[in-house]
Amino acid sequence: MSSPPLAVASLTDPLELVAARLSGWLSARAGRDGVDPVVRPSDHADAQVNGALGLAKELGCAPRELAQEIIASGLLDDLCAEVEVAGPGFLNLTFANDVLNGLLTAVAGSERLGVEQSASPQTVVIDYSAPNVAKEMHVGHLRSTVIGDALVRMYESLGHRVIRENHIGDWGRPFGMLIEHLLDLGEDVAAAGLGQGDLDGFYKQANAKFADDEEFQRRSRDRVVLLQSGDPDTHVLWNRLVAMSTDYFNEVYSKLGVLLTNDDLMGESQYQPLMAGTIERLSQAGLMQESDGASVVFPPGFTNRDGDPLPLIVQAKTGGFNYATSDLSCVIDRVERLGANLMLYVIGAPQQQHLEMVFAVARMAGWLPDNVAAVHVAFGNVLGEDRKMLRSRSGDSVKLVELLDEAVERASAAVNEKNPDLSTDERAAVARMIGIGAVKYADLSTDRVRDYVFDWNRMLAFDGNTAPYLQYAHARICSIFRRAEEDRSVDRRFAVTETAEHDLALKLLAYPSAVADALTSNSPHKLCTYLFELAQQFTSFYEHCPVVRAEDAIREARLGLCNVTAQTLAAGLALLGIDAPERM
RNA sequence: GCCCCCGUAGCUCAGUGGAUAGAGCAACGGUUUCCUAAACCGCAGGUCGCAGGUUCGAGUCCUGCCGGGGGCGCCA
Repeated sequence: MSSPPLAVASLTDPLELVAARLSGWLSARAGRDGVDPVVRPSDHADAQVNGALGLAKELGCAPRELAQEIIASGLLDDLCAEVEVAGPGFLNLTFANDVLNGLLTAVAGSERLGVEQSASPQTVVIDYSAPNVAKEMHVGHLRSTVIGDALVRMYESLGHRVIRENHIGDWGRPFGMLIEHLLDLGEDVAAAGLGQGDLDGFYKQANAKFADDEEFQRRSRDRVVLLQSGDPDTHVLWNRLVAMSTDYFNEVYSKLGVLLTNDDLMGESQYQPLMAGTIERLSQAGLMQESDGASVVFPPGFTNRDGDPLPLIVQAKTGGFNYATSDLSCVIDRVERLGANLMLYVIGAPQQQHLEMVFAVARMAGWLPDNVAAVHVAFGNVLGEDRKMLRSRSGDSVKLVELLDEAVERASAAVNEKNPDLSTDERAAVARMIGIGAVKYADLSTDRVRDYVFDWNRMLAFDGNTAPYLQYAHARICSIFRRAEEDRSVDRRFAVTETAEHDLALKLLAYPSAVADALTSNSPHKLCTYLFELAQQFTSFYEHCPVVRAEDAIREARLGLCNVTAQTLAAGLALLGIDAPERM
């Protein structure tokens, strides 16, 4: 796999400027390409260069001497106020304030805050959310939806062409039973119930009937056959059922504030017409084998519990297709019709082996050429305080809408208590931003592959790594401008002098790198960590450096820092799909 | 049995092969005639699950164990 880089090096992050310069010099010194100077943030200075240690060994010289050579090259002279060799051969860098001022000016002058558009935009297909028709959306869908949505926003911000794919479960055996239940209830009754979001009730009733009513079972099975054979009346009913569900999904999406619309729907059913062709192509490629009556492909490297090769079953012995067939058809569709260069599957971790097998078979068949990457963006479970899968008191999975409503309710109570001056409308709007933001941020702010513990008090706290804390920092800055009676959009002359200003400037300039790091690993939590550190850096600055009551030039310069901080917080939160209120 | 993921402070979590492993909660002690105290500062708190190995250098890479979770043929 050789894809062009998804993110471009920042032209405004001083660490990256250093890395770019030293990489060339060190490569020439070593006589080979691509030497990484290993420039990192440092506890001992603004940044440290570690590359001399590794390269000195390769070149057979003393690390400290090589570090001295780097200094002597003069390459860092115009960037750094101070450069010193430390320890076994580290290079500690302190950037010059006027360099930071210049870079800040460049950043403040652009909407993009230093984030470069990709020079080679990719077509990125992101598969996420994927609820099931006639089934409730629960916390399991929360993660896929929220993580996928953040990734969509991040890739789009770098100029990539993003295609959202909501692979809803709208096909399969249960639909015979669901359609029969729809008929039994009468469409109006069913529509009323489903319209109110009682999807679980509908599904469970149908399931219960199926369990102990033989006649219903027979009708259901017949109905599946009718559905699959394209019977027009059955399809009308099926369409109704799907539409009722997608209307409901859209309500949840609207509540959550994600980008998905009906245009992004690409359910299981869409791939049905393609599956026979998929089987045919596998067969012609000579990959198909028969095993216990089923048609299978054996991708190398997978074994079952007996140590035997593990097949990917693409056609059951009954002749029916399954999700492997569907997922393979899906790969073909995304590569050949949509022109995908990168496909992200935002799906729970348990699907890992299945997806690996699908990707492996697709590569064997030539459907995934080397310039197309398929990535499983896996995530862990949402746990309750008992550290087990989050469940409601009755033991059912928690309905997503109820969770979101409770979040807004809790945020509303906090806002009412802490800022009663806001108008009723504004309070409601702010409560929504805080409540939904808190839920999303809690989901996004830890490494996605791990499970996380769902805790109302923690996610809604105004302290710590939470959405409300970041939103508060942003609102506070907006408040400064109101108090100062200053326009935020005015260009200001930066004049970093104090340590707190210097450190804040450095953090602000690291934003593009934070976005790039989050994007290349598909890990929104890296952006969260950055934003939290930025907010902390800002409050520290704000404690030490008076803004509104400072003298003219200093006041202007500090207002400039405040403004870029607010812009960066808002932009970063926006990439996560979280709103930043101007007051709260 | 085989495979995958996780294991870092009392709790929740960061940590790109680099220096004395960092935050936030909670605890303790401070800071409000002062721009939003919804905040800030300080103080504590660690056998990075265990044992080997690679490396000038390992929380990070490799191997083997231990503990937790998940997956392993015709559901999606």
